[in-house]
Amino acid sequence: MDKTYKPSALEQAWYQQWEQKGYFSPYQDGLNGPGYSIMIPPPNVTGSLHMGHAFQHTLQDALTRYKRMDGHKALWQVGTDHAGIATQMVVERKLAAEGQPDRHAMGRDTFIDKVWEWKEHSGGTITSQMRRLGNSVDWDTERFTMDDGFYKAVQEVFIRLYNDGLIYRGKRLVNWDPKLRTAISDVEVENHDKKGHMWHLRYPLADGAQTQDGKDYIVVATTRPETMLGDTGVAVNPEDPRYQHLIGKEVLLPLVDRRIPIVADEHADMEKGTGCVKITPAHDFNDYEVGKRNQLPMINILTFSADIRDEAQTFNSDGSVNDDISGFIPEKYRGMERFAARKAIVADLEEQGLVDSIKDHELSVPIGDRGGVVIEPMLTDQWYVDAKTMAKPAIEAVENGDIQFVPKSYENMYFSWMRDIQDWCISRQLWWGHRIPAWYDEEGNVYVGHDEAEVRSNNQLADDVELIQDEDVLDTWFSSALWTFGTLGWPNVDDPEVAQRLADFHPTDVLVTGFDIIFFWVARMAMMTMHFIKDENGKPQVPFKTVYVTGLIRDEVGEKMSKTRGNVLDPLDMIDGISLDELLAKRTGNMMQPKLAEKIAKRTQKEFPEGISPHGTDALRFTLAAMASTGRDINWDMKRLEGYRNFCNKLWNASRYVMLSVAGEEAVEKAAADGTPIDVTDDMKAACGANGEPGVLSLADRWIISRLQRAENEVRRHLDQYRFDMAAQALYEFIWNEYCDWYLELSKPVLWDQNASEEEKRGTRGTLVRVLEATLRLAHPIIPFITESIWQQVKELAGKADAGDTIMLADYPVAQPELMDAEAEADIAWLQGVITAVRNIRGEQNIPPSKPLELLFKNGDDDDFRRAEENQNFLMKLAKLEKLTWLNDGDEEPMSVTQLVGNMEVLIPMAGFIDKDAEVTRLNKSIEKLGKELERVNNKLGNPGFTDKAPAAVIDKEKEKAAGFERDIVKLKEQIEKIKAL
RNA sequence: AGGACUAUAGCUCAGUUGGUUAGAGCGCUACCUUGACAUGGUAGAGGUCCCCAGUUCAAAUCUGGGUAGUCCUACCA
Repeated sequence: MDKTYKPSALEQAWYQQWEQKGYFSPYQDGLNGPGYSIMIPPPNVTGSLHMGHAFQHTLQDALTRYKRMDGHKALWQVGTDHAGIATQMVVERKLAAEGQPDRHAMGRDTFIDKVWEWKEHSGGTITSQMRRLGNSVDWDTERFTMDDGFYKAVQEVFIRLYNDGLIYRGKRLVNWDPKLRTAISDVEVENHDKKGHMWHLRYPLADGAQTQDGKDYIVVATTRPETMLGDTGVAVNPEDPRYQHLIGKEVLLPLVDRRIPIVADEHADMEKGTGCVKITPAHDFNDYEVGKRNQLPMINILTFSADIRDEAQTFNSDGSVNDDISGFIPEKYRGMERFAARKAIVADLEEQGLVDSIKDHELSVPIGDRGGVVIEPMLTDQWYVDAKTMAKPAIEAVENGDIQFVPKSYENMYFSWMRDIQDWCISRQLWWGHRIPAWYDEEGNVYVGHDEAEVRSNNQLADDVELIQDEDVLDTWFSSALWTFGTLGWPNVDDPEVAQRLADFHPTDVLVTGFDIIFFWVARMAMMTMHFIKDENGKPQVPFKTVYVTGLIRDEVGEKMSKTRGNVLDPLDMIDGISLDELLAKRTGNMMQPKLAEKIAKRTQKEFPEGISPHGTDALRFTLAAMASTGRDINWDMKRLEGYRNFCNKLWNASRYVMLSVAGEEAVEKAAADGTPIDVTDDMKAACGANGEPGVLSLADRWIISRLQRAENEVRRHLDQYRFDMAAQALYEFIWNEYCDWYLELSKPVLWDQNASEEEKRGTRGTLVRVLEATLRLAHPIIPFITESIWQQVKELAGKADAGDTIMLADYPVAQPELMDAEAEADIAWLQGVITAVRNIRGEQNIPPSKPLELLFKNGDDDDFRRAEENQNFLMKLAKLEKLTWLNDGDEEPMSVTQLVGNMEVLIPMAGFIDKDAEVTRLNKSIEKLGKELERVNNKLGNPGFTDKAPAAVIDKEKEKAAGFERDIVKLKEQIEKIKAL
């Protein structure tokens, strides 16, 4: 064993072994418990893992390893998502950069081939990152949302939903991304606040009509003046006295000179603006509804790129083509980009005196989450899922607790969306994705089926009827909604293997994911799964019993990590380290704007002047676990990572000490020099009592064994409750503050004592090794590599030669109540009190730690006598004493400095050496502190309300406290007097 | 506009059903190269638990109001 912990030397080798030996499989010897499963949220295949992934993966892996060690058939299902829009964009951009023809030029099939090529290349990034993170995923069943099996599942789901009447096609207004030229669903639209303008436009009244105040025009307000080319009406509120006489009259739409009616509709708000609203049903969601209610025609003035059309398309309010009305568009606007057209139209209206006013206006603009441009409501034919119907059981599942959110407050988010859900537009005008299994004949009739042949035979279509498959693909989230059961082999439920997997692993136990995809994914998985997967009683199965919602990983000042901010961190850089130059290149490479790159470079230099030093996977994982308090965003802190790297080093060195104590210096040094595990001999085993050789346990041994049981209980409890932070803290505390700080030190007086018997030494060596061995198993789910690495060396010494070849499959520790030892714990607490008291005096009085001291005890009770007697060895060594004596009543008391341990006084004679001022100050400070506490407690006890109503136990506790404070104060005051009298 | 979440040490955060002398890590101060570890050890300093009111014998914790911040949803003619 090396002197310092070097994670890079061991991590990758262990992972390879684990994977090769098949330890990640849920089906292997020793896993006889029930199934336990976690489905990984499939990362985008073209991407790479960021800190958020590392965080979520750590938690999933910790749970999986915990359950696997507990004997469950634990499956962590791995896979990636084809991410339609994102992937297609990436590949298109890459083709452009390489000067290759664009996708339209190369054709659909060729382009798809290119995407697959890219996927082969890019998919490896993610899987190799996952291996570095130590993820114990079942690689043998890795899935991809576009693989053959998934393709079948998606097709099957589409067809069945269509046949069930839950999927339909219709012409409606959808959110249209003019850059990507595809429809998107409402959840893919982000609303951004922006400063804009409100234009008040004058629409002249036709046929000489006038407003109440004698004007020959009415004023409408709009934030999108260019859409006026498609206006087909003006709405006023039916109750509005100002305009009632105008209902049914017409206005003459400027620029296009179209007569459009004034209609009464509640959508018009009397309080807002002028009370008159222009109605453009083809370009606004509200207007679309108003148009339908009032049978206004729809005029689409925009192309799919959101430019002004040469001639508008005209429809009736039911979506059918209307050839009667004119689609005329003035020549000068034809082909104009939408925002250019806005300027031109406003200018022309101004020229005609038709602009009443222009006001600044704060508005929120809909932006496509992928394309980043303003979304345009667009009238198109699309496929929809009847989400309202499908949401019902999914809502009930959360209401009745079949699905539980952790933290619970995310239920609100889920409910509020699900109870007001809109039908889900699932068709996308893309090439990369699951092509919609629908065919059209020349009359436009729709046939849905697995393939063309099936469609023909099912519908008795003759061979000469021409059929064309729908060009569109499905929303990526449509396929990922099937993730929990699609990955298990559905729909091939007749295959016994698939049936078994579904029985073992569905519903899954927990989904670990971010709150940002509750709508996109979690809700839709619930809907789809409950419709398709039923248990043996026909009851819909939920996809997961628990949804553990994580917060976001932010940077050290709480900003979201993003490429444009230049504050992203690659988890592998935390693990392996990275030089400043490389980090700069990584962060500023591929930057479009040089100015931004400069800013990012500056920030990076300031933040990481030396680059990043290597910390290892275990430290990274421990940090992420320790920071995972429920549902809170995490501000990433390199200091924290460093601290937990030190923790790993501590564990490493503690183990080194154990091995040195047990195997001897020679064996340990030799192994370190050769880089091999320590060669464990029979003698070493015998020295630890690995074969049941007799040993005697010291008080410290009994104590640490007892504390270990507590730690085991605690860590289990916290893991069961998804409190990874508390589990990590319990481990940290036990390993560092108890095992290392106290127990290892307490082992030395035994092991280094020439007078100690072999049985005593064996008892202590055995305890060192056994407690370490159990601790490693306890910590393994969070820090898999270091624990495996050390465990391999200690398992035999701990008498666990038959525990198997890997810690991954060793038993997870279970506390044994009979090993809890309250007396040992109380005794050691006393010992710690005395030792700390002595150290404290040393500190205050500037006595060097190397100087041996004489110690006097006074006022002890039976326990104090016994403890002092039994632990003399420990006391002498740890407090560095040369002499320890009891003062009896009436004994002459030498000039001393005092500390209190319970009732007992600990005195260090310091004739002539006392720093009087320092001591008096210290004592006064203690008295003052105690005095305040005493006052507080006495106030409480003097309050009849308290003494009458509080539980007796609480009152007794307060009384005890008061007595204790009083006693201590008296003693400290006496002490001051003595010192002053010097 | 509606809703959710957050506010505790210089920083990052714990604090379960009201009763703790309010904790941890990092940072800070002093001392220490003692035979696992300086990625270390020992001992310290450091808090108006955001503000105000209320409930209660008792509030960091429960209720109401306010302030500040984060986020979500909706709307914005």
